[in-house]
Amino acid sequence: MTDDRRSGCPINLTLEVVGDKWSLLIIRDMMFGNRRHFRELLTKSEEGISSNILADRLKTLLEAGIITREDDPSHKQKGIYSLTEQGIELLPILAQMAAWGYKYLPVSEELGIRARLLSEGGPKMWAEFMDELRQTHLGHVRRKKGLSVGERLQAAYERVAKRNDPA
Amino acid sequence: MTDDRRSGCPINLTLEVVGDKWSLLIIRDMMFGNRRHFRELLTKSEEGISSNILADRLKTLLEAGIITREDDPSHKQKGIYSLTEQGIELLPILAQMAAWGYKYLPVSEELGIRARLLSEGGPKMWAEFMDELRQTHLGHVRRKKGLSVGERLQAAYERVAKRNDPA
DNA sequence: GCCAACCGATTGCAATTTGCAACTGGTTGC
DNA sequence: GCAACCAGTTGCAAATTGCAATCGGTTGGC
Repeated sequence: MTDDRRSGCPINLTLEVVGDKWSLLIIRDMMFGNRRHFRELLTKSEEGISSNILADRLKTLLEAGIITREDDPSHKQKGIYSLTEQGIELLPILAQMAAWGYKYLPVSEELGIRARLLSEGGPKMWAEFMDELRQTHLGHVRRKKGLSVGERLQAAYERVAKRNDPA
Repeated sequence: MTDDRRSGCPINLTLEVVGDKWSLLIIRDMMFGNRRHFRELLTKSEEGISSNILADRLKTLLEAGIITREDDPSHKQKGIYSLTEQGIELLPILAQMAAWGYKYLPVSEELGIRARLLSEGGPKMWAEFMDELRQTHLGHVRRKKGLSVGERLQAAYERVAKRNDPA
């Protein structure tokens, strides 16, 4: 971890932290797929990250203060990774990326549905989702009123996935 | 240019196109610094990109339909790079990155002022700025009423830069 | 017409990063 | 006690990055 920066530009600094091909995908899986353990992130990812890269990125994200790690009381070896407030606030970047990719790139139907809903929901829905993430990752109390944004996104995904693969 | 994708997820696809350390910085310079020639992008960048990387990224961005290149009538060797509509619509991603970096990373004062204004301006200001980019890059007519967003950002930057280095 | 400065790249090469596969040392459940 | 699972680590090859020098051509000044 050398801390020589190319410049003090906020966009550049952000890219130096999360501007690689994997970090934001890990964040995405933590946010939308609720992956919290190493194995979950390793095996349940669409893209198939390898374990050394995952370990390296988790370390980097830890050092950057984007995630935290604590021991899982149910299993001595398991660690639970959580997003920090700083990590949760990466959501708008992911949402904009999802919207742009949905509009211009050959997105698959199952994986695109969440992007569409999130894009249509706009900043208001993002804020709501970030509040839910604060509850699950920072231990804030949950106020419970109907389906959460996370649940709605997941349900929409499963509907499309099941429709396309009714096996 | 192999087109095997890791997954059809919109975020992943977006990262495969612009998820490296340089592409978005080039877009940033085209948007905020109005760099349109190879030399300008090469020498006037804060971070000091090297020429082979720049050439490679410009080629990639061309193939992805994010920028276009046309000959400069004033110089047979010069090319003018322009953003496409698709490229202009990367602005919200850059704006969110700027806002996040401004909030959480050690941004320099000069380079941070634009991020602050852009963040405070919100989606409305982004839309206005994107309209201006359509004018300069896509040749849309300019309706002229007061200072443009680009001019305001530039003026703010120069005020801070001059204050900090009154040489 | 000549030459220096500038133009958009390209090339060779070393250093870094990535990615795969196998493996480690340990824990848990049956 | 043993198979399955856990979070990583290691060795090594391949790909990417980054620097410096260079290329062939264009332009402006004289």
